[in-house]
Amino acid sequence: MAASSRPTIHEVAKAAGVSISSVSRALNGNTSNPEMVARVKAAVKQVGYVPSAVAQSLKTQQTGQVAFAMEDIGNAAYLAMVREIQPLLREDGYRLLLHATGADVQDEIEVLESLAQKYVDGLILCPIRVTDRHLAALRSPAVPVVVIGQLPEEADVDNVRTDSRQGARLAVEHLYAAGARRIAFINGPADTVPGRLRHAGYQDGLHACGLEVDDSLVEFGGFQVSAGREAAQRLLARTQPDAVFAANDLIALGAMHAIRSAGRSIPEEIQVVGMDDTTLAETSFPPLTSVSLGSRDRGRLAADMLLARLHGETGPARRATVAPSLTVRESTREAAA
Amino acid sequence: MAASSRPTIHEVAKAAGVSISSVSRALNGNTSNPEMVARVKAAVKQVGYVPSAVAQSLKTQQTGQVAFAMEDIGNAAYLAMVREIQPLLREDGYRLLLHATGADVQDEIEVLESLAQKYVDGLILCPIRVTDRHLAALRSPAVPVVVIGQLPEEADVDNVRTDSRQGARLAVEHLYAAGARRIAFINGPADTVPGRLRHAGYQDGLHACGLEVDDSLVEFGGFQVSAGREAAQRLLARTQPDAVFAANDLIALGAMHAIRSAGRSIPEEIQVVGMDDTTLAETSFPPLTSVSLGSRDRGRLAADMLLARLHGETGPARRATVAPSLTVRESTREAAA
DNA sequence: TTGAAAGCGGTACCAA
DNA sequence: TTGGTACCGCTTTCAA
Repeated sequence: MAASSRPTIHEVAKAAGVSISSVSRALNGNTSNPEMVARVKAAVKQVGYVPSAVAQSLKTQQTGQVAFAMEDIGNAAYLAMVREIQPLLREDGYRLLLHATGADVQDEIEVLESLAQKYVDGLILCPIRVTDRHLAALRSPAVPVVVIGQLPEEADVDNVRTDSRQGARLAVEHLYAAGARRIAFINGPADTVPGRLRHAGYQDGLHACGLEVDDSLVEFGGFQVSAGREAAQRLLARTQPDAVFAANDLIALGAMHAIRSAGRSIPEEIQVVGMDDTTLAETSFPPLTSVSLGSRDRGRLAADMLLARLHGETGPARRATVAPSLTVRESTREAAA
Repeated sequence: MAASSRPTIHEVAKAAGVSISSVSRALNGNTSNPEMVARVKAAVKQVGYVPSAVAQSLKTQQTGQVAFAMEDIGNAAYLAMVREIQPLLREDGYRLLLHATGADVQDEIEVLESLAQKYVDGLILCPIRVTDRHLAALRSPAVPVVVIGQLPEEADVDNVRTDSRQGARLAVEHLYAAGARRIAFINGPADTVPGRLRHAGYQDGLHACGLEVDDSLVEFGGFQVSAGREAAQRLLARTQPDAVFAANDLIALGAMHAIRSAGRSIPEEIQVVGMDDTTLAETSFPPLTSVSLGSRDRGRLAADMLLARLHGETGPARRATVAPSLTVRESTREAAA
């Protein structure tokens, strides 16, 4: 079991026959006497000394830790971000803390407010909703914060975003070009920022293509596979679309199940486009055409921004935008020439 | 931007006109004078005080943090564990630190050795390989450690494991019961512990069913979708199986693509079983029968064990084993009665 | 160059 | 009950 108490700098000093100041200096490279360094290093090895991260933190006022807070690490988009962020932080010697808030606004705010405890040096936050309390907490955070997602113009916070509205429009335009005319939309919850933006982009796309907005072609639900399946079932029971744009890949997957169960072929009878371009899209059958919102890029940019602040960068809040792009696979037909 | 310095307990004491000891007591519920509590709370609010986690850690010798180290959070099995572990830790007030070691043995050992820095109160480790250095570092860790995975008998470490060999056998027996006689096996790399165990289990299953071992039915590759597809292509070009057991769900997915591309139907002509029972299995087409190795259960058990230690449990190393189980879906036929 | 000592921001013991 | 004070383990200033 765990040994109860590890040697401290005092043990090293005693073993080396020097003061603790000298030990500290030798270990941190703040001495020019090589003999001293050698003695200290030997003593360190002898007693098996490892500096206490906590004591160092208290003195230096830095924890060497950064937190990443999102709704659910099971969401492929966040997962992609984590996989991008962690190595970057690590390269700089930072450890990564994970907060899964479970879409609970209260939790998100607690994370934000707990920053004052100074257990991390910075935070990357992916809020699903942005409330006034978010903005208040964001006004003067105890440590640098980077937000991934939409933020009101007036918020003075480092921010990485994508244009999911534009992305939704891309999907619709692609389907139109591929011959679809009755393009259905299966959305997530209507009361979320992503939900609203995607819906707006869907309508943008219809307008751009000269198609009528038909509410009977729109369904709402959750962002999961099961929700997608159920929404598609309701949709197919009611009307006859020749294409489905789903607000994310999970919904698209569920919709494809429902479509097949209803005896319709993909893409011959009904084309399908997803969003987020997760690994699910490549591995599904048929492989799913999907709008990429650049999760990896967003993760990388957010990490870069945060590291810049941690390295002492000052100045006004920065903002970066990642453009959406379309990855065409077999769930949609080639665009007509 | 971040305010430079937050109020400390001294500011609170001054504002409340009491000593810092009283503030500490009032805040930690070690006082019975309600008036004092009220005064202190008011002062806390007035100056906007939040205790420093670092200072508390230094004094209490507890960080309130636990680390989880695995190869890659992108791996669905580890992801499932994280999703199980995080809420459990959180319930107990622990924050979760994530170490993705990228299958680098050196990194794993560094994580283990860095425990002496005491930046966490405990660790859950999923090693890919267990070397002597692992075992040495595990001999007297600075904090409690739970290992998820196979460990030598003599290792005195809390340990959660599964029996993937038995799991592979289950898959083969299921396929046999469903009528398959030429059961192919697409494995991952042969030189890994999981690879070896699954192969052994595959052979166990064949023996148990009275089937001949036929090496022309076995393929090796990576643990990814693309590797699964390629291996299946080689297999189908060479021989004619009526079932494929894949060493994980990703391989199975790739194999299903290849099988369909070759014009064979699933499960009518070729049945497919995967392993790990990830969410991919439910969402694939057709939904994939898969052997669950109980990732979620293993995560939960590991968290429980660690929390028990953190709560002061002493005594010899514990060991738990999660039995594999089969989740039958549409990629295999019902067993004949 | 080296050592003594003053903190970093808390907790908890001890005496009043 | 309350306040004074000694730490927790380290870094860094300041004299010697």
